[in-house]
Amino acid sequence: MKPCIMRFMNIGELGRLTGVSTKAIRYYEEIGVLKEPERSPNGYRTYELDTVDRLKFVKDAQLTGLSLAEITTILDQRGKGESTCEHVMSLLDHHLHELDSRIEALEKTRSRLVTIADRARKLDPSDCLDPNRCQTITSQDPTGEQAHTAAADVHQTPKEHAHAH
Amino acid sequence: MKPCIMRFMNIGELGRLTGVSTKAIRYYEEIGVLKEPERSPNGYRTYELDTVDRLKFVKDAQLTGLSLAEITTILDQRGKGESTCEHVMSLLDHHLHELDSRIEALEKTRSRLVTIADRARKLDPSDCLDPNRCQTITSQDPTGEQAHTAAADVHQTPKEHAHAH
DNA sequence: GTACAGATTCCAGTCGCTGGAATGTCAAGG
DNA sequence: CCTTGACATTCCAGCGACTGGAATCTGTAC
Repeated sequence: MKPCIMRFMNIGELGRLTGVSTKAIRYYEEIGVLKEPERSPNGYRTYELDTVDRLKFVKDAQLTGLSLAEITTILDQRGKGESTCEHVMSLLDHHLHELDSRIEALEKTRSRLVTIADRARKLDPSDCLDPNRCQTITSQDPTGEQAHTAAADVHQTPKEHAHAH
Repeated sequence: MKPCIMRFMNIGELGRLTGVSTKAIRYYEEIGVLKEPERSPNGYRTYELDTVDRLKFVKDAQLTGLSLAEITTILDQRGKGESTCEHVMSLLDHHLHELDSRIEALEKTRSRLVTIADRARKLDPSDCLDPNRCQTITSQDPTGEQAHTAAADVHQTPKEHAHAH
């Protein structure tokens, strides 16, 4: 319990030192981000001190937007003694682009939202009756025309998922 | 197939008109976003024309960042003839704030990434040897701001898990 | 008859975990 | 010795918003 310098620790201590939940640690092991640790006679996982660094690296890498799968590839190569700088750099580059397009998408959504909210303030709520539409949200001109006209331009890009994680 | 005006359509046509996959449409039905449609004698789902509007509304609402659960509550209230403007407005407001903090988080990540990439270009690859760390990514030495200090306080607060959501 | 498109169902997987259940282990206190 | 409590173990389920595939009909065209 004391923060004295120990060579080995249980999963709870590792979690405390890194700020990662024990659940997450076991999950990392399961998917191969962390290699399987030694077990004490009672079956408890026993981690060496350097696992703290490894786990912190995982956290940092995640913060830069790398997926656990990508982090694993880095760690694996590194474990084999290969220099992974280029690998890391290309991953980072890729993620910079991804990040940019994600930010752009969110900005777009944001301005949509602002426009919509502005418009909503000028609307007469008694006009809100159509159970399948909502003037506040739909961007169509609510004057009458129907689906098949707009249907033509829907073949556009299948909207890549900007998932916030 | 022809773009003639039909009162009824199958799931594929609905998908084509709205740009939503048939898989997604069935999923929406399953979780209650779309109500169960009539079936033709052969068991095929048969949609009325106004479902196109409903589904487009779902798409639009999603684009503004609403979850399917929230969209369902709007649609349900609306179906009961209630005016949902205020409801929608408050949801929108909430999402505007969320969006802002999400964008902010991404910007932060972005600048981290740029810093890291810059630093990486000045590094000597031969220094990259520690299998548990990576100079490119870990930011232990440089200018102060770090979250690692959190490890100390986690002692007392085991569930402070800051999830970017 | 024979393709082929399109419909149906159900099951599994994605990603990065979190929560819970059922059970086992260890140290301290009565 | 027993109990309590904090820890550990395993497995199973679920989140959100789908996508993919398998196995099986139906409908139309040639």
